[in-house]
Amino acid sequence: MEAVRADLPDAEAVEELGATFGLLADASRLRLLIALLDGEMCVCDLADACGQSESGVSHALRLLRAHRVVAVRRSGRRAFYRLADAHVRMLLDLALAHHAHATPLGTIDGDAR
Amino acid sequence: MEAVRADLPDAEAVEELGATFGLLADASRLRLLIALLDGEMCVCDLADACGQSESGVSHALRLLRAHRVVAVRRSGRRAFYRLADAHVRMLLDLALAHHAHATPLGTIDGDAR
DNA sequence: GCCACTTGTGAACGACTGCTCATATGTGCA
DNA sequence: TGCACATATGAGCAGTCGTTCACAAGTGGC
Repeated sequence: MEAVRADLPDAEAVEELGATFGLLADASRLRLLIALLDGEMCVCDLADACGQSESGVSHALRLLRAHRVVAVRRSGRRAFYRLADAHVRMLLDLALAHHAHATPLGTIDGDAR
Repeated sequence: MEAVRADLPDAEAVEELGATFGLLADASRLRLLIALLDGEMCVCDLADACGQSESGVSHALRLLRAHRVVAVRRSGRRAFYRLADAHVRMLLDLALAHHAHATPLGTIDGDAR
């Protein structure tokens, strides 16, 4: 039990990890990232493909960019975004793969918050 | 680009996935889950090991329980919790392993929200 | 230079989240 | 039975989050 406390990563590391998961916790951002799994896309195409407003997509991408999850390449008046973080790609792939043939969680069960 | 839209999981699946990540997005819950990686623990030990109030731990566990991330075993006046979801365990292991020898994200860089 | 288009930004608002305090429920011991 | 302990729960509050609206900035075509 004391050993458990010793095994816990330091506070900063846990916060970072939580922030990482937090970026993946929103359906809008998740959709954007899943779309980007296939390769780079520009903002307007992302908005169209994910059914979100361009402004909303821009806000989301700004956040993801700030955390270096996506990277941008500018060409003319377009901005092409791509996944920049292999770590997030693995997390996404793992989650999607598991979700494909087995509902990961109990999908809430009447006892949710 | 049309193919991308077709590849996107349906809305419900993305919501579920987001909810899953959302459970891991909070440092308090994350600490509890990491502590539980080693095996089951009772509420008061969890509170002690993670430096949180027992009430707060109980609330967090209730949420995790509702989503079947943890399972409970009662013994006397104690309640022993354990990880109930292999999926989450893999996510956690992967994230921790990567974090161990390479900061996953840019740890925010002055351009955060 | 002007206009349409694409993207980025800020403010504001509603909704949600996590925490804390108070209290209830249940268990073991004397 | 009475009390201390472990856990659970509800209400309330403060803080955060995501979305939307309005507009600014930069680019390419005419």
